[in-house]
Amino acid sequence: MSDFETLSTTLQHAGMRITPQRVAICKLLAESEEHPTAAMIYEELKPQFTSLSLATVYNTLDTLVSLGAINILGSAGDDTVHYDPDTEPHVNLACLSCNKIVDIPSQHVLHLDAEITEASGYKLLGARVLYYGLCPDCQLKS
Amino acid sequence: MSDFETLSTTLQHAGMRITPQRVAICKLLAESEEHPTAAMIYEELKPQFTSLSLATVYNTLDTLVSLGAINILGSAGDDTVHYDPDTEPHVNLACLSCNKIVDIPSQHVLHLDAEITEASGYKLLGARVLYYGLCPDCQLKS
DNA sequence: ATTTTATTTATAATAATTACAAATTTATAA
DNA sequence: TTATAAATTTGTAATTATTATAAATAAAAT
Repeated sequence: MSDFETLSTTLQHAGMRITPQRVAICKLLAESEEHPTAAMIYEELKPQFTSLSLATVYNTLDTLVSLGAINILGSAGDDTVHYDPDTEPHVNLACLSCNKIVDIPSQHVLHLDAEITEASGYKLLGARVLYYGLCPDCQLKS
Repeated sequence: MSDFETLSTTLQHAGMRITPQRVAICKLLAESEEHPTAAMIYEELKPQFTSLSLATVYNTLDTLVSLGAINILGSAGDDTVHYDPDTEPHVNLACLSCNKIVDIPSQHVLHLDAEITEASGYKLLGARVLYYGLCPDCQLKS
């Protein structure tokens, strides 16, 4: 949900070149309503870039994270790191049983950034607000 | 900051045996003011349990996480998973440069649990509220 | 005591991520 | 344009955190 322009101009402003691979990765992130992993991005782009390397995907994601353009959520019960292109404050909610992640709008999370910056003096680059538990479906199964 | 009693009785109620190794791990978690990793716990307990296995540490931590007794924060820039024995709602703040994690009290985070439960119907087991950025010291260095 | 069950241990296997050097592409400038 | 320099991608190897497994041990139950 951070649009393509934001992502690519962020890279540009950091002095990086806008390569076809980076464009594709940014586009995919911008259009994604999910919480993709590096492997998922790699698989989706392979058809268009037959020689794409996983290293390129990881490098681009890491760069975007350290620039604050996307968030890194970490693992959600599975063993791969999920990224969140939506940097607007919201809650991510993961089911430990089926490993799905859904977004929850939250009034309270909107105020966290200001509260934390004021209290800490940190320069904030991103957030990982991920709650986990059992979704309604998986509760029934156990 | 969740005390030793809470942790060990949680294991008991789940039908698990209270072994010396589990007691030691729970005690260490209860007394820790940090955000330990499995490796850190293993190293700290090795002198007392010369035959301790990393697998035991991982198993115990995983169990405590899935019972909701401790939280799993994920990696904080380094490549190891950090755990948080303090399940009281608060913000964890990590520096991507020096990898330290500090706790920040927050008024807004106190209300998140109720807000999320109501909106989603999930049974919540834990939270990963980790903001990341650059601490004041590391800002000066760059 | 004996049997059963759970747990720990030690080690091997897995797999995500990172490092690295060669090949390629892009930008710069003569 | 052509040549040169710098950045990037690629492919593969290396690393390492974590998990799986089977044997050994400890605890509980009969």
